[in-house]
Amino acid sequence: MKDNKEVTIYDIARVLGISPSTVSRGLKDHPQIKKETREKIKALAFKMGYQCNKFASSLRKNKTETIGVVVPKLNSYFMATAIAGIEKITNQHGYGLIISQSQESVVKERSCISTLFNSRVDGLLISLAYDTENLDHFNIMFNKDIPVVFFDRVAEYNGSLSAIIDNYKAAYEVTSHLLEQGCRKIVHLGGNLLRNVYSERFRGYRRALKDKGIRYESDMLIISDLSNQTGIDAAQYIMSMKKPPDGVFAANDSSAVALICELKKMGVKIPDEIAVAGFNNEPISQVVEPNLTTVDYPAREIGEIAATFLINKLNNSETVGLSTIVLKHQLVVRESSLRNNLSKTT
Amino acid sequence: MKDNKEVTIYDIARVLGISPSTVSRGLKDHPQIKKETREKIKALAFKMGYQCNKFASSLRKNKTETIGVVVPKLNSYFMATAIAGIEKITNQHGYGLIISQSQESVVKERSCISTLFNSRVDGLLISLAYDTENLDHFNIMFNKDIPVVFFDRVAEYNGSLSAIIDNYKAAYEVTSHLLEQGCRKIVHLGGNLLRNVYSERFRGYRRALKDKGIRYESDMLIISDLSNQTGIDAAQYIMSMKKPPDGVFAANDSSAVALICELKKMGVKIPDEIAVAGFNNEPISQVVEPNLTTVDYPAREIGEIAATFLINKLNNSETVGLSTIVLKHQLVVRESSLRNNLSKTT
DNA sequence: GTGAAAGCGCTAACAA
DNA sequence: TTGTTAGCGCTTTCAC
Repeated sequence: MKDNKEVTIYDIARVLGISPSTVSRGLKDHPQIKKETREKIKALAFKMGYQCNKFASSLRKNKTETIGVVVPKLNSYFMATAIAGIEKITNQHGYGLIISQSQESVVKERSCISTLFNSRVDGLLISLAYDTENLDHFNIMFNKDIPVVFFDRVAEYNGSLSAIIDNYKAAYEVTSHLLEQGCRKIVHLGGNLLRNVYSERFRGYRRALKDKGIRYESDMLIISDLSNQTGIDAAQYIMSMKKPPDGVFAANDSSAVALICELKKMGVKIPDEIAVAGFNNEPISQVVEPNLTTVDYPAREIGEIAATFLINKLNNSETVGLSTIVLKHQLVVRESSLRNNLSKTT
Repeated sequence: MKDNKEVTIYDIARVLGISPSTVSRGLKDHPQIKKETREKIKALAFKMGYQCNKFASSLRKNKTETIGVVVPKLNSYFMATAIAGIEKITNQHGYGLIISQSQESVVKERSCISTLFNSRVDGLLISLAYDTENLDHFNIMFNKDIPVVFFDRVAEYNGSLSAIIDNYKAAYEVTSHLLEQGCRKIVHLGGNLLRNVYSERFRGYRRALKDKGIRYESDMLIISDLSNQTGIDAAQYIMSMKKPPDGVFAANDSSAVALICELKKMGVKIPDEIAVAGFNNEPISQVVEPNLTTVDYPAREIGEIAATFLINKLNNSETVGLSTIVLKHQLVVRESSLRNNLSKTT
């Protein structure tokens, strides 16, 4: 049975012989409406198949109860998990979600933000694209006091909030671990140093080298988009070096995995000739052989925290001084870096 | 510089000394407005930072230019790729996207659909949850003539459209391939047979057995949620059989990969003792060792086609008789099923 | 080629 | 405790 006419609060009001405003209030459990009136209203609303018209409501309230999310790509375990965390929290608070992908490009990121802005989202959760440098495209949000929370790939921006892990420390731990396993020349497969996650990982790596008295040479850093192809290319490249490294620390798991696969094809023994570590603890790290040493990144938690942050900000525009929250990470040591022939010094 | 007041067409009209309706028309390139007026309007609108208020517009037009998407989970390569395809098409046509996850549960699916309905999406793209049986929750869409297009996990529903691959044929090919490699007892790791994708794959599997004169026994079918854990459990189970199989055809790659890892731990030789094939051609299929034989599923294309389907329907409510489109798949043979000691008969 | 006016469905200040 | 009223910003019919 088709019913193409929308049921409005006026219809309900008419049937019940009361005013539309009473219906509106009743539907929202407004405390000043008598309990039985409220129940009568809701019962009839349900019976008539009433659905609140969000546009009218948003237009009136100038609020949409919708949060925008922009991520570089959806197709990683990390991002999907983070979004699941975000969704959980926002749902609990009655907010809807509009998810969009910047496809790692600042151009697309700009258009995502502008679209979300036009959709009048109440707030924005974002992890920056690979090549975003200038943050001017956030100004439309800022100018309208729409709160922005960054997660994972963050930036300093007009008092916005961030949820991250201590990438510096995590990288320091990974690198130290490789050094403890006997590595003396460790190549770092890094991402764009504009992004905090990659610059911090690089910084942690260098510091660990320094603390162990290992000299860092510029040919030990390979910057790329950290794609699978990167891993393959890096494998070729390092094996073409006059003195190949004995360790590789990649800033994500997928490039580390691709690198391992390629190195194996070339007959390199992992971890004995080259020890490898990644970052993120994606499921693939437990499939590759040898299993990949990596850093467990609390994706779900970071999503939950970022969303909670945003919702707090939406509820009481007064926020405490807190501007960055740092979640716990965890070094996960697996076979790709474990050299049995050495006494462990951890 | 903050500007908390929205710029409306009234502001523009006032400045220009013309009427709001002219501004509205000018902004939309209405042909009856003089070209120079139009240009004046647009220039000023841009200068003043005018942004169309979608709510007012949607409220008035009863159209949102937004499409809802419901997928079981985001965190698979397949889904993320399909969504990228959807996004490409819908963006081209000026539609926004609201993406939500049913988390494989019909309960959540219902709530997603109801939320999207309340957001007054113009159309819906959906891949069904694992356990959806009854489709009554789609009636709200149907009753309001909101077009629904299914992709991948589809169902017959009131003349809605579907985009799929020929799962039956693909499964037939996979199974035939395993048989040609010498398998005589092939276990099928399947999903809920309510879902077309799994029932069709099972049907193709059985038919291939039949065509080669191999008897199907009910203990050769394992139904599960096709998670990693499933793969592990299945490995344990089949090795506990009095007569273990010599082949496994899993309905997705992740369970196949988990199964392979577990079998290897148990000392089983792949493919010589047990040949394994999966489905989807996810990146992980090229990481596991041996590399996984699988079916390449054109994820991006299926997303694009489904979106195109929906947009066509939105544009001219008259659709041609076409109700299901079937895309090409491709059997990808890799080492997990290739027995070198046999002459290939393909 | 442009303007006036009504109204989409809801909410909230004010009144009763 | 409930009702009246005045918009939120846009589109569109009808009139000029």
